[in-house]
Amino acid sequence: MATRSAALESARRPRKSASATAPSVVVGLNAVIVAVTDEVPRVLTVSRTDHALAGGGPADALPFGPLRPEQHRTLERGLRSWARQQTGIRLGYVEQLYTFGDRFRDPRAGQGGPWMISVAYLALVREQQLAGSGEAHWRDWYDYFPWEDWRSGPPSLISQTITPALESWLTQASDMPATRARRERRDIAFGLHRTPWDTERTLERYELLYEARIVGEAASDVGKPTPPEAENLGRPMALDHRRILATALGRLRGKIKYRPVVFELLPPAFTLSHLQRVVEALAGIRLHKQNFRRLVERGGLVEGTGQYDEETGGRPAELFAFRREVLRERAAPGVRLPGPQARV
Amino acid sequence: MATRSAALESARRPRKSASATAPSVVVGLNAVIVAVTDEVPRVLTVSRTDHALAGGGPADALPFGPLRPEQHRTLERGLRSWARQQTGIRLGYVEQLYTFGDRFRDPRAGQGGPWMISVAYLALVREQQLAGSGEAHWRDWYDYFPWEDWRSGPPSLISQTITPALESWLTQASDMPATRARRERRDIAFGLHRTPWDTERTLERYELLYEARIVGEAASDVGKPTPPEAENLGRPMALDHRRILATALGRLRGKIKYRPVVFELLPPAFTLSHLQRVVEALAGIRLHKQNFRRLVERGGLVEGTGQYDEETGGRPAELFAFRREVLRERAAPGVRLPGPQARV
DNA sequence: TCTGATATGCTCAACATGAGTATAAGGAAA
DNA sequence: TTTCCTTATACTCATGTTGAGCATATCAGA
Repeated sequence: MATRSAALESARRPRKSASATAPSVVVGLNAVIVAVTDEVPRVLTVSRTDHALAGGGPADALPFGPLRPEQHRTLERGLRSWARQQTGIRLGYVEQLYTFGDRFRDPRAGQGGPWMISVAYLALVREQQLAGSGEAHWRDWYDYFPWEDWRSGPPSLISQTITPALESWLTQASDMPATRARRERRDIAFGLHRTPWDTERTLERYELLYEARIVGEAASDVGKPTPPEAENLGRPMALDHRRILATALGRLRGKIKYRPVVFELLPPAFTLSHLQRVVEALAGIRLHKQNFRRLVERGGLVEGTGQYDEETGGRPAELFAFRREVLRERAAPGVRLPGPQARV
Repeated sequence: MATRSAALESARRPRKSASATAPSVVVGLNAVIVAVTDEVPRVLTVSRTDHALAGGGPADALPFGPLRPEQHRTLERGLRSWARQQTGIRLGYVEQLYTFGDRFRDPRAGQGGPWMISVAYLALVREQQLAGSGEAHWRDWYDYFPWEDWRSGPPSLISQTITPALESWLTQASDMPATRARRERRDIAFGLHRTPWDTERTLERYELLYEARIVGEAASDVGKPTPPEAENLGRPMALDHRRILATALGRLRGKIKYRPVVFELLPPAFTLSHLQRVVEALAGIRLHKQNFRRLVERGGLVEGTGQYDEETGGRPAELFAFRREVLRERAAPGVRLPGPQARV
């Protein structure tokens, strides 16, 4: 108890100059800003030269900035302010994702060194022009996770590169039980051996690839150059940003099923095909069109506006809008994914 | 960009003595440790005298300790170590809940004052003996949220106290649209006006009650004594700990539906009634027995052990065990709640 | 008007769910 | 030892939801 109240006391003692004293803990704020434009889910990145890591060159990074207690009234405000400064975007929907804390604690960070923890946020926006200080770019998030896109069937990357690599990782386990445990993890993560592919296990998959040292960052984090095999395992990112991105992807994939967040990514009026393409882009799978329609329409999630989109190239499609009342009617309104469409 | 790398540089500069310099940001670690014993879900609390708040006396608090970068290798390890010190418990299943950051930023905290952010964790254990430095107690979590327990029908507290109080809060809105918005929030949160009761909206409900100043902390946080009406709105806690607890409750209620976490709260072998009582305790509702049984048994979540519990007071019940293979077979294995049983 | 788009409507079997009734197997009271 | 109360477990059945597909509507352009 003594330790606890002592810490609180010292925390409460006012300081004279905020920026003069070296902070013992730096709190970083990271934003995963997502938009979807015609079939492709995009994430906003800035490019950054990472002194800390081997390999030197500029790497993709998430918009990031340290929390400034003197300026930022809350964590979320701090995040919004950094995002605005670096990308020019005023964020709308924002939710906290996860707080990452093991970073800078691996051997190379030095003993007794400072600690950086990052509070990561997920933001959903409609794609828009960029401005701000950083060189910000929208990027297809499947550039970072090519194995996550199953919209045109199971990616050959999995069977051709990942599975064999994981197979050899299996054999490196210390003993039989450890091998078994690794095999189970692999099968569940990648949907092998009559296990279904679970779209939400994105973080598990990335962490597995990291642990098996298949992915670029696994080498650069210990100061080695990226091995050539890692080339087609997605673009690497600075620090642990790809891990944060994997967390965001998984969270979003889960969330669209029980909360109407997709609509944050769509204009106020949209066709059902448009809605479906956005959901498919996020979930990384194809859906059965007629059933999808039935689900969102009869589920009360959308309502027709009476207006039509003539640009379809076929029969004009009715424009729909999000039906706000659904929030009252159903406990967990979202796009529960109807079974995937058979391979095209 | 400049600001960003400058901050990183300063973070990287090693310090001489960790405890000598006043940290600008203190990172707190909070643990919500949950167990269930015969029908009642319990949370582990320590009692603590809160100098900062009016009202003086000792209040219930969650096990808490500041992150010590010099000692704790990761956030989670830090948390485990504090929990062990204060309660004597070695935590098993632990998951990160949320990072709370607006604390100590309200007017009374002083300008330019230090910042405390808290990273909260949820831990699930089987109830056990307590030890450690703190005066730790297991408490029924419905002591803190009496309106959340619907196991014997809708709590009269809601119709008798909460609804009227919220009604007057409605009328205090600045204009009509604001009133409308408040009414919608209230209806959705508390399942009024043909909106179903959503067991997972625990945080929304607590925050609503806080905003409407119905709950004890709303007064004490601005230095006033707790008004008498707040007496039956649950035990207050120190600081924002009740908010953290509400978050934990909601998260756990959601999670049991799609991940087999309930089994962390049960012994290796249990009867189906036992399992059901634990789920009901968490969800705060009664379930239809036969359907519950069908769900977990045919869903492959459990398997019979061939042994029987003779202590039932009726026909002996078979003992079941968690069936690990379900992790491979189904994407989101959990106790999807079968419809509530009609009021008894 | 025919063809190729896309949108939208409708059907049907399989499966899941809500809400029971019926039967089994203990202990305790009569 | 019979009756009754208790809890466990089995089975039923109407209804709802889902997967999968066929059928029809409405546009553009050949």
